[in-house]
Parts: sequence; structure tokens; C-alpha cells
Amino acid sequence: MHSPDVVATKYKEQGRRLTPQRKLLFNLMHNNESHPTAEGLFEEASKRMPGISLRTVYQTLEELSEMGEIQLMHCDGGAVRFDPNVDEHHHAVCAETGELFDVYVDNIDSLRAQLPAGFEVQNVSIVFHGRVAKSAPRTARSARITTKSPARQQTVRAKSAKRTPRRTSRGSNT
Amino acid sequence: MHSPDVVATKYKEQGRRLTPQRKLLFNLMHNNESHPTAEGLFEEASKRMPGISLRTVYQTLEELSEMGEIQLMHCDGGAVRFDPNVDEHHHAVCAETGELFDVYVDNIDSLRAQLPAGFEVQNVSIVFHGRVAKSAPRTARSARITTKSPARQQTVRAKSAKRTPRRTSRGSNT
DNA sequence: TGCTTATTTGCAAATAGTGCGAACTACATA
DNA sequence: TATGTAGTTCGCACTATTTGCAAATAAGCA
Repeated sequence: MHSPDVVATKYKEQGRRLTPQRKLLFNLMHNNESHPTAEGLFEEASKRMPGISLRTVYQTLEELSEMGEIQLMHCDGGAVRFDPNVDEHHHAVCAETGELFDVYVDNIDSLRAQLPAGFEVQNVSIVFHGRVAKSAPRTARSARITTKSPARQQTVRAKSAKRTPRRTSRGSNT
Repeated sequence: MHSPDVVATKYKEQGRRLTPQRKLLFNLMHNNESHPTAEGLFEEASKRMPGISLRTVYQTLEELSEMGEIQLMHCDGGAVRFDPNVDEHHHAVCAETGELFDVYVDNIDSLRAQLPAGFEVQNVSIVFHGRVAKSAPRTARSARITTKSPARQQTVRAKSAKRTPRRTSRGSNT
């Protein structure tokens, strides 16, 4: 997602108006790496602007998405999560905390997949399910540490999938 | 998913009862490659057993899932889809029809991903978004045809992701 | 056949979003 | 600065998907 100023300019160019609600939401989403849900963003926004409507949050997120400024993520069947990172990237989900991380994958092109005849791939989305170890077990293995994006990250050769552990209930708030 | 008979035996072993509803659902799910939703399965079931409850369908699907006989798929944010194929596999979604296909990927282990420090991958799920070409353009490219699973399939080196096209509305029925 | 208790069902309720219209306001213009 | 208007916000109703609950029903054993 571009900076709030740039997004504001794009809005004006499209004949849209700059409201305090929109400005706030631009700021809250910019560089936001938490992959918030609409509800979550609404709560954040409400702190700074009591009275802002959840409806407006949904609306603005939809606009930003249409403008290509943010991406939608349907990850675990819960609420949609929004991501201001629109680079080609993928995700890792911590099964314990539900946290969602951006993951860059180098060589998707090398995947060998037996696709249905005539299937034209437009894009691929990869989700790594797992968990964040309390104390990063820095045993040699194949895990090369590579400080690249946001935080310290390690390049690993992904383990093959085992079996999806069921998520039974959904989180709730109130 | 095991055969209806085997599943029935597992049910008995667990002290569960064999009801006509369950038997019907075992049969409808076995070898079902359509990745039905609960609602869809309910409609199919209703044809053979008018009066069966949607609640029972949900319940039985949950049981089967807990027993590891079927898998859940949260794909596009719509209703959950159920898959009796519990092998390690992935999916391809046709953006036009919404159809969902099983996809086997050979070399997931070779992916180079920059995961967050300390992230332990438990499994990886890959979804190929695209569409089924009307007339399979069998141009040479890298697409090697490999008749392997269900239908004729081609092994391709997946194209890298472009940008996720937004799905605006949901399908509806009634 | 009768009993016990697992199941099925129907209905209410929770969650996640969307459609709609009335009230409000950004902002171009006079 | 005052004013008009069309874009926005917001509340509410409503849809879709799924789950909780309790009464009615029915497997399957004795």
C-alpha cells in the first residue's frame, strides 16, 4: 500500500473525497503487518475516532482493495484479513496464536504440479501452517538464517505436509 | 476416505450408531470429487432421503472430519468444502466456475521460503487459482501431459503469481 | 419386546458481511 | 464566507454459514 498521502492523492484523482475516517484508516493500514480483520481495524480506529462505523471500515477496505492498495486474505475460514503488502508474497500462520506472517517464496516456478488438463494458472497462493517456536531452535539442519524482510527470517526448505489439524471453534470477542 | 463399509465399522467400534442418514452420507462422500459444501451435500442427500436435516449433514461431516476420514477446505471465504481425499494434496480453483480440483505437487520440499525466525512448518497448503481453458491449448511450452489421477492431468511448472483478482459476490441458491 | 442412550431435528442465535436510504459533510463555486 | 450538491457515513435490516440446545426419535443390546 502506498503512503497515506499518495493514497489520498489517488482518491482525489478519482473524484473521491478525503474524509477524516478515510485518512485515519489509511494511516492505520499503512505498514500494518498485523493482517487485521475489519473488526480488528474497526476497534483500532474507534480508539482514535469514537463513533466511526464498522460499515465505513468495510467500505473503505473494499475501496482500497479495488484500487489495488491492499489484498484480501481468506485464510482459516474466519473473518477476512487485510494486507497492505501487495507484493507477490505468501503467508505463514501460527496455529497457536493465529498470527499471520508475510512469507517470500523464491522459486514457485519450479513446483511440479499435476494440474487438471487445460488448467491455466493465474496465480498461486501458499500458506505455511505451523507455529513459532518459543526459543528458536537454531539447530543447523537446513535452516539458513536470512535477515531479509521485516524481521529476522530463516530460509528453509519447507517440510512436506502432514495432515491438517482441525480448528474446531472460532475466537470471539465482546 | 475409506469405503462406506470400513467407515461404518469404525463408527461401530467407537460406539456410534449406524443410522440411515449416516450410511447415506458415507455413500455420498465416498469417492466424491466435487468438494461439496454442507449445503450441496444436503441437497444431494435430500433427493435420496427427503426430510434429512441440514443439521445432521453438518454433524456427520464434523464426525468424519474428526475421524480423519475427510478434510475441510476454507478456500474462497464462502462455505467450507469437504474433501474425502485425505492424501497429501493441494487444490486448483477455477475462477469462472468455482470448481475445485485436487492437485498433486511433487516437490514441495524444494520450495525456498523466507519464514519468520523460529517458525516450524507443520504443513503447507497450495492453491492454484486460474481457469480451465475451453479447448485445452496443448501448446508445447513446459506443460507435460501426465495422465495420473482422476482425469487427464498435465504437469506444469506453475507460473508465478500475478495479483489476486477480487471475488465480489457470493453465489446464492433457493 | 423393551430400554437406554445416541441421534436426528427444528429453531434460535452467533458471526461475518452486504444493501439501502436518510442524514451528514467535503469541497467547488459564487 | 455562504451555499449547493453529490459523495460519504452510519444505522439497521437482512443474508449466509454454522453452531447450541432440547425435545422427539430410534439404534441396538438384553
